[in-house]
Amino acid sequence: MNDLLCSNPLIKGMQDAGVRLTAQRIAIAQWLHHSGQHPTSREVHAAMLEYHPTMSLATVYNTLSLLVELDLIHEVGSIEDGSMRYEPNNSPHINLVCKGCGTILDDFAFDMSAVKASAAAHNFAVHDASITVHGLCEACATQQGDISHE
Amino acid sequence: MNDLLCSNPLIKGMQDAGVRLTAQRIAIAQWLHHSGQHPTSREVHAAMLEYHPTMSLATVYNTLSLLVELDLIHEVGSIEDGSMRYEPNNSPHINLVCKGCGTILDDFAFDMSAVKASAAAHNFAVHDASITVHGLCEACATQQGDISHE
DNA sequence: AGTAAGATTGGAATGGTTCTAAAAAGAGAA
DNA sequence: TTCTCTTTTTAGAACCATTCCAATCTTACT
Repeated sequence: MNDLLCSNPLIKGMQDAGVRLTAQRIAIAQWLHHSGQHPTSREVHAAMLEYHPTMSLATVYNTLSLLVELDLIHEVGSIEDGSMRYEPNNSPHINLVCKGCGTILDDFAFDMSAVKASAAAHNFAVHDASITVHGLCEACATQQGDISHE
Repeated sequence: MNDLLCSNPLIKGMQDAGVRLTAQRIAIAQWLHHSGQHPTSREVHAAMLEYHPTMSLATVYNTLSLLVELDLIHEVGSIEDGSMRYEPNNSPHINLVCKGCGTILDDFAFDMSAVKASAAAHNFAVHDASITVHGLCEACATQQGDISHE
């Protein structure tokens, strides 16, 4: 079982950092890793309540902050609703945010090194780079096209 | 004077869109255009109060939303404090956000077309692309280096 | 087991943003 | 100009995500 947990990079990361592996942290890390979504804190909390009915929203915030601090997940802001979203996928990629349905697609094809190089050329010490593209996903673009023909 | 105002792309954009050019909107547009900063709503409001002591914060929000809707300015999220920042500069560039002092530097050297092409390859209809790089500016990197040697 | 540091909890406090109703200002017609 | 209608501004309340807090519970270690 311990081996199974350690195959989760979020749990492994917390272990390596020497923080306590509490039941709450493990549950959140497991769910984040398997969800493959870009959830808000509230969505994480709602999911947790099914398995862990007493988990506090503060714990969700604490754990998400911890994971961000350990560089195991990333924050993804500026979606239409006013709440922060979290990115469990740690490999660099472009986030394609659909203005229609709010879905976030991941585009792993783009190489970020040119971006980092450009920043470094301004004597800027790069920690991480994030690219967000706003627009319409295929489904919403089709639907919007239909509406405009009415 | 009207010519002078029209040299401001934000004012010109509002004119072209056919919205009313009120004193408040002009004042905000002028300040945004000349500031060259990445201000929060509250900073815009504070600046406005010097010239327009009765301007409401709601008007600042309304005007900023209008300018975003008209694609004349852009939102820049995810700075450490929990408030939205606005980008008056409309030419595409990378935002270099310093984790030390919070300053946002603009890097105009990078060409965004590759990013848009990568998104388009996923059948995504691109509206705009934004790149944010987190790290340390030259001053903060030097200072942090000094501290770590203490 | 005992202990001390760290984590969780629930509720209150904070603060950015949005909403609302009423007053003010703009645009157009007579 | 003056009247009228629409849009905008205003001030403050409401909203909601996030943070803070004190008390309680866990964990890791001896």
